[in-house]
Amino acid sequence: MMDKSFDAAAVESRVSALWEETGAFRAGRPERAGAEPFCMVIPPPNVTGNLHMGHALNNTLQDILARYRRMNGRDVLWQPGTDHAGIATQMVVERKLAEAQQPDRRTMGREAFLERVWAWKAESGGAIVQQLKRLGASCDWSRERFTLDAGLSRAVAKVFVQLYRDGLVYKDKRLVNWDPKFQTAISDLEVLQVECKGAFKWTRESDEPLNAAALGKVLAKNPNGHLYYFDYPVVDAAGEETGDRITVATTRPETMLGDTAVAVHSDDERYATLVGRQVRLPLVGRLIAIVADEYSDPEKGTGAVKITPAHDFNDFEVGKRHEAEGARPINVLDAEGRVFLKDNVAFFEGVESDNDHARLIAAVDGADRFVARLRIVELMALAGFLARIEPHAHMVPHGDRSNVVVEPWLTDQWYVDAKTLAEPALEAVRDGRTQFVPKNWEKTYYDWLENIQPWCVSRQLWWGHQIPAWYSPWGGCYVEESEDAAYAAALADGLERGALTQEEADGLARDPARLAATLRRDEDVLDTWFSSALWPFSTLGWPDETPELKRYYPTDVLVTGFDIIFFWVARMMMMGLHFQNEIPFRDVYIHALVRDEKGAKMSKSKGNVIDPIQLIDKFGADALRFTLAAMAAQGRDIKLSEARVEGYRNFATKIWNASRFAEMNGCARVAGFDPASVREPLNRWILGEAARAAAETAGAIESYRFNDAANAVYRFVWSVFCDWHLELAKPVLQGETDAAAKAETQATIAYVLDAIYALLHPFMPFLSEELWAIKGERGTPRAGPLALGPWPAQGVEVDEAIEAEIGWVVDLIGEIRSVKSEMGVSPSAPVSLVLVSPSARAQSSAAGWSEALKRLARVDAVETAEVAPAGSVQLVVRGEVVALPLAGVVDLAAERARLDREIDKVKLEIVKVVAKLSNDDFLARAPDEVVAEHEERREAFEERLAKLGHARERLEGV
RNA sequence: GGGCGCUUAGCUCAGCGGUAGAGCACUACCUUGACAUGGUAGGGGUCAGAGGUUCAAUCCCUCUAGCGCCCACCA
Repeated sequence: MMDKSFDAAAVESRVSALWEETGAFRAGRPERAGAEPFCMVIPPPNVTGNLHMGHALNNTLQDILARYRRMNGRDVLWQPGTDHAGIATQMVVERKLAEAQQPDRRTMGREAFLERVWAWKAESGGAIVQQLKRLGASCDWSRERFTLDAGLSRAVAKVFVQLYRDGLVYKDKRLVNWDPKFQTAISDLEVLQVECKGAFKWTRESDEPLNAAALGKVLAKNPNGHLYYFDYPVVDAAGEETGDRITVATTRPETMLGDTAVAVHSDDERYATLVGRQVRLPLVGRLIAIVADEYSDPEKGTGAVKITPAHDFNDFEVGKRHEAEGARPINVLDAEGRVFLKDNVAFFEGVESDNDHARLIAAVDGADRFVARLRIVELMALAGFLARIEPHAHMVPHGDRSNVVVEPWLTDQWYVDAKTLAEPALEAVRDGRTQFVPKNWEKTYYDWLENIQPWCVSRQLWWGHQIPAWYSPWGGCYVEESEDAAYAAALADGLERGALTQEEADGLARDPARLAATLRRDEDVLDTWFSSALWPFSTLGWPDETPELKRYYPTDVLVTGFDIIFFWVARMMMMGLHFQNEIPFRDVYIHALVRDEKGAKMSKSKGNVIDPIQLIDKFGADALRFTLAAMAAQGRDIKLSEARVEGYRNFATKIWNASRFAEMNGCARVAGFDPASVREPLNRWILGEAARAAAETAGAIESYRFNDAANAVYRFVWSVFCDWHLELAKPVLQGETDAAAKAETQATIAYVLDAIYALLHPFMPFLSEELWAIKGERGTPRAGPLALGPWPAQGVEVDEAIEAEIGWVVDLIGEIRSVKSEMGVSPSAPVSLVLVSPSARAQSSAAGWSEALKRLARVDAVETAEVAPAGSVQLVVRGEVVALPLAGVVDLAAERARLDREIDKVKLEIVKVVAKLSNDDFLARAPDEVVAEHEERREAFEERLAKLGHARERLEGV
């Protein structure tokens, strides 16, 4: 006996254990050695993370694909694993250290710190995997990988070295986006533009001195969002002030300390006479040139722009063009974003000594950039060089993790020549080898790759893949896959350069400790996304030529969110094509983001995450999964409502109860049941409907229309099978008149339920697997878990005559129920059903279905008459007139009114159809089948109108 | 400044050239032997607005309004 209700929690753990025992998700099962493989790689979640709604959606969709293909006999590898998530993880551990008031990472040193991170990984890693299992993700968990595993690290080193040798990885000194909080470089993609708008206004002409305290208050809230206008005094060749001033505007006053030029546009007449002159930089005293450069936009600011090559990407370029005029980078900030002056040799170079530097240094040296900002403004105002301050809305770059303003900063970093790698990646999508679904994401992909910049891959962090580069005292840099190789290369280089004698080299080679002390390894680690970019082949064992790599690469589909198209998808394309000479995946399915109620991206830092595990606890994993699938229409973000999940929990209950009903009515599986041999119309009908639902579901899954697939299953199970097949079957199941029909119906129900479990399995794996097992306890033993199939065999055709018969019965029952309800007749009021001059077919149908009619339409008897009994309510159902003799029960005036409404409706329809059919253009230009369809509709409406009119007339006399 | 998307029932959303749909909510009725996490019936929509294309437009095109996202060199 089945339990009275579906206990999701109990079933989930039982079924999980079953999958584990049977190794159902294992790739390369021997019996599928000859099967076509199907492979996906999971977007690896942060190893120390927790499952959020985005993961739940992403993995539900992947699981639907994996299970569907597995049930269809494919050898499925869904490759799982986790990501070390460099900055994110290091950040967590550093925060925990700070919270515990323990020494920070620099104090404890690299080795000790890394131990702490590994400890944290050991402690919290694996939670996400457990959560994915709770969701039902059918990954081959035996193949789980981690981006810092030895194997994957080997792949990373090999790729880095190879790219270096190909000239596609290089070290360069240029401006990078520097995160002063984490004190590391970050890539362009990790920079978010945030709009800032200030609220302070002041002009020198206002007669009021600058109220620095008031400005300070405003800046304390938001240091950005103001435009400051500075006057720079123009000097003559002798360095004497001419009395002219040139006004520049800036949003970052503190960078003026590093100004080395002022640029104006060569066409700007206002400044034509000043080009070639110099200005004396206030507070600093440095003489800097006024240069003509096209970068300067006469429309913006004052048309004259201060040039700070060390702290602005554009200025850096302008500076390169005007190096001869002295526009060199002078760095005035340190790694933490503090003003750095005292020991700054470059800063004082060429500066007259009579300036009051002591005062400047006292005011700003060592001050945070935002503190310095206010002080510089104050000093400029006191010296009379501040012209005005105005609020100015503009975008300010912030680190996506640190959320602090990033600084363009001049450093040595490693770069990947993304432009070169991007070409094949673009080509592969352009020629359709890889396709995006929905297709419109391809434009996003093209736009980014076509304008791609060098990818800064070095990070001044400790948690990650340390860059395999070693430096020697004799100035060499050795990029090698291993320490030994690097040492060998260094010694050879030392000999070649003459920095080492053969003897010295031999000595070093014999003394590894001394060698290690001589060579210094690059301390930086690689961007997390560098290792993620290799995921589709590194997880398959590359650089070894493994059988898995051969069998499963390229993967079939990648399922991911649009937010990581650039971070991840594009880079996997680049690396896959470069290192495997082959696309990493054929399809890229881009799903929506699950957003919070305001449409904002869910993130831990915002604290707006909905916990999927809580929903699973409350409604079951199946309900959550079904909800996500049903809502995953292409092209729109998902706002999840709990009511929806509850609705699909009810759906699970419905299925459970339908299965119980089957059990109670002896619907056991019959060995060798052949759908083709079924005779009863009702059974043939449901088998046809089941086949249709299976085809619809399969088609929808294969084209990534998850919502259509879910809805097809939902409708078939509830609205077709439960509402009609089971209801119509009750008289046969619960009667004793026709044993053969009963047995056939029982067998059919068992068969259709099996099909339902299978159709449902990709969406609701726990419930379906459990019911499959329960139903498998009797009859022929199951070959294995449902997870391994089979997908319902298709091929039962829906017979038109049967369709018409069942359709008529269904409509008739509906009409009777409707009219009773509408006329205020109690459902249980005694009334018989009279067929008025029925066709032979209707008569036999009615006879055959009389029991069902009695039960479902609540009529007492089914009779036949030449004409409708006086004062009866008459219905026209698919051309057949039926009457309910309700004289005395219903108000005849109400019945007349009902018929009149009915007639009006039909007339309106006829007017619409006739209007079209009498339009010559329509007849001439519309496709024939559309015209024919309209003809049929007109005929049907007219026939219905005639019969309704007849019924209406009959009521007149009463 | 560029690009993408959205606007359909009270709410959340499907649909997409030819009869406008779902879930939830709402109303009325139903303790009928699978299921009240249920059943039956019902109310509710000039498919944002304006033009255009078409025999035919919620659907295609253009514009307008509102909302959202992504990208872009911070004067």
